[in-house]
Amino acid sequence: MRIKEGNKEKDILQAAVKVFAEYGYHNAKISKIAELANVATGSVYVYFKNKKDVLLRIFEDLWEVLYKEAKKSVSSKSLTPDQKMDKLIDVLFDVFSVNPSLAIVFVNEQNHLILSEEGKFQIFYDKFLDLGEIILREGIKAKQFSSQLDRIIFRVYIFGAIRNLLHRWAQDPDQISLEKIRHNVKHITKFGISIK
Amino acid sequence: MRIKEGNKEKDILQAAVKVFAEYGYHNAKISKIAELANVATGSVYVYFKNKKDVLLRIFEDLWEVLYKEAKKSVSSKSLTPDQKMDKLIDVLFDVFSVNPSLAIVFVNEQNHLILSEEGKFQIFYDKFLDLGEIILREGIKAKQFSSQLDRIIFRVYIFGAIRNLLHRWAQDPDQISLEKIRHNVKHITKFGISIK
Amino acid sequence: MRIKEGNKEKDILQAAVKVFAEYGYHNAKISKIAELANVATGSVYVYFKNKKDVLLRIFEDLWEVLYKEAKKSVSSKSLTPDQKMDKLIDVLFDVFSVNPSLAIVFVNEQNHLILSEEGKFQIFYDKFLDLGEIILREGIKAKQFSSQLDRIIFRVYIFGAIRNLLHRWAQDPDQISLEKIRHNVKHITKFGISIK
Amino acid sequence: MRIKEGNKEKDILQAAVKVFAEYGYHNAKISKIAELANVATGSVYVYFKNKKDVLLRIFEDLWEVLYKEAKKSVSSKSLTPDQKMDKLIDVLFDVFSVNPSLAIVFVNEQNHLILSEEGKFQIFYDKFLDLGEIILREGIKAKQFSSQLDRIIFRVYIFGAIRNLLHRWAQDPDQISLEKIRHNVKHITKFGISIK
DNA sequence: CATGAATGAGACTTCATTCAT
DNA sequence: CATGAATGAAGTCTCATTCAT
Repeated sequence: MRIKEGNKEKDILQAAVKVFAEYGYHNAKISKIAELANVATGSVYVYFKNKKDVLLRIFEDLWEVLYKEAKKSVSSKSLTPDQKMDKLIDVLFDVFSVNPSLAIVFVNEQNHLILSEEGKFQIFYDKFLDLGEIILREGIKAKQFSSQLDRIIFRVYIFGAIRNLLHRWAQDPDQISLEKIRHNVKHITKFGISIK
Repeated sequence: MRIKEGNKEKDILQAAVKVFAEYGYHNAKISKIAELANVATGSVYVYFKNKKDVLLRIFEDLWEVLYKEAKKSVSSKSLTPDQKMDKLIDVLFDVFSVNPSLAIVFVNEQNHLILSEEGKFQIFYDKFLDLGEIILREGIKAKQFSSQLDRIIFRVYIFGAIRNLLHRWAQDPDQISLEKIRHNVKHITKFGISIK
Repeated sequence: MRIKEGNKEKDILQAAVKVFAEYGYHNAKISKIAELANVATGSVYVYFKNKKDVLLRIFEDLWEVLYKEAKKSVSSKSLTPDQKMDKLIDVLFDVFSVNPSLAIVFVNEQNHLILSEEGKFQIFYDKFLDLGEIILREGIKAKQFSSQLDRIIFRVYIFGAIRNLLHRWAQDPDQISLEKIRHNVKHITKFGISIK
Repeated sequence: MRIKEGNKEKDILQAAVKVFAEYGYHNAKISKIAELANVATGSVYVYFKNKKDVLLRIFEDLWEVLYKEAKKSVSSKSLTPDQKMDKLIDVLFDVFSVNPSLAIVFVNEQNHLILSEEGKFQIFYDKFLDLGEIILREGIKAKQFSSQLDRIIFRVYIFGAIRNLLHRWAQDPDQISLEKIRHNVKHITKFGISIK
């Protein structure tokens, strides 16, 4: 009896992340993913409807983790909005720091998926960003954050900034330390480039 | 002989921007681009080596404009670092505001191209980002900007933020005004979300 | 899983010989070959890298057979150089007499392939011609063959002569009997046109 | 007034021989031929119906020369059949020795043309080979040549042998001297490989 | 469930040929 | 006659997906 029985789905997903990261979604071959997962090509279609479905499931899993982690960190009563914003940023960095390939797929392919508007990952994606907005509102109410900011703009802004940094980092993780990036992001987000 | 009207190349480029924006590079068909440009399919190959070359040329033209405009705005002696940073942001918003499709292509396909490391657009791309760094350094020297910032991180951060906003805007230009976005970007960049 | 029946590759090869013979390599369509082989167009690419590879494999198989047959016939200790030369000629005629299409492909396309210098068929091709030279040398040593002959010239001469005859024969196998051709070749090769 | 006026047709033909020799008929581009001939692409179609017509004209010119030269040499009353056969071989070697590219085109593309059965070059081609037969018959009558030979087989045999030698020589004219080849051909043709 | 040989639709690209000037 | 930009038909090859075992 094989112990790994029943892990094929996970194997495929992990292989897919690597292959999508290296070649990009469109140049990734199902046969390559199968090979990396030690599985026959046809088996991919036992667990997934089609190629897009594989990508979709990667994002669903990702956003579910991101949201749940964020929710946990953020719902604490004892944290200030300031600290909560830090935590939110931490969640993103924590998840991707253990899996650079995932960061690359995340950055390169998210747009394609959003266009096709498929997948329940959207729900978690939105809820995650909503958390950011909630914190922002809290901060404004507590007179900690500027009331001039448009909440939607802020969320797109900060998300794009972090995504781009993760991408750059993932391409060459040794060039800049993720810790330094994380620290800088928190600082710029809170204070901008100006001296207080 | 049939005189080259001098417009076909431009027609193809403009059509390509639209088609790439709508379908993404990989799902864009040369035949569709040709159709939109009122040109035979084969004519695309009179002006461009292949499909990738069409995309490349879009980016070459784009970055050349971006850099030259930025250079002009930024080299003024009478502006403060603060004002120069505003100008740099203005250049990006000005160029894309007249061509939302270009913004979408820009956001979605730039990563693919950077990976393949082809094309002379890289030169202008780097020089443009260098301009940002120069301004940042000026500002730090003038004690206007925080000296805590890592310059590379900042440049990736701000670029990603703006790119993401442009993308969101381009998908539905009527939802948020570009002017409002531009104003918010300048504010967050300078002051972050905190109240001074 | 669907079991590889082990015949498709051979079917494609046989179909290819016919199609290449009828239309020539450049005017032969892969789709036509597939059709004749009762196989989908794409299946050709399961067994062969590309169109040229199909042609290459025909020649590889052909030369391997030719060389091995010749080797067998020629290595006998009991034959005179004279008889060995006859055997060598027999091998060529025997192989092609059962497959006229193969003779046509052989004549028309061998030059293209030699230029591109690809394929392991070259090895057998050279070894086959080497056999001819060995026999020639034996005969000269035994004072049976003229010592005036340049061995390289002879090998190109006789090979071209036979190739051309096979080609003519293959185009219309009923016009001249292969047996008569075979007999004449042996005679001319040995005695030339002059009366002894 | 340009002196070369009226030579465009010849320029194109000469360029075509070179290009056909280097790339083979099917991979030869009309645009390349035009370039080499210092002529616009379209001009090729002023003088020739299409690509095949260019090749056809090369062969027409070639066979006309071959036949006329052979006719001259062979009709002499004072030569023996033996000497006439030598002359016939000389004609072939003389024509190609001044233009190796022509030899290559001749060898590689003649078969394609014969299949399509077009062109008046066929007439001269046949008449040339007829000359060979006439000489052979003369020789047999004079008891100089063996009566065992089938005339058609001989003509295909000797023609293939020479063609193959010319081809080999044209690919690398410095490796074997054409004179040596010519001499060997005459010898093998007359006496075969056996010692008289 | 698992397999992987087989499929075939579809897109890029080439280049002989045309024709307006 | 000469030009060369423009055309578009046609073929190679890829690869996601299927399905018989």
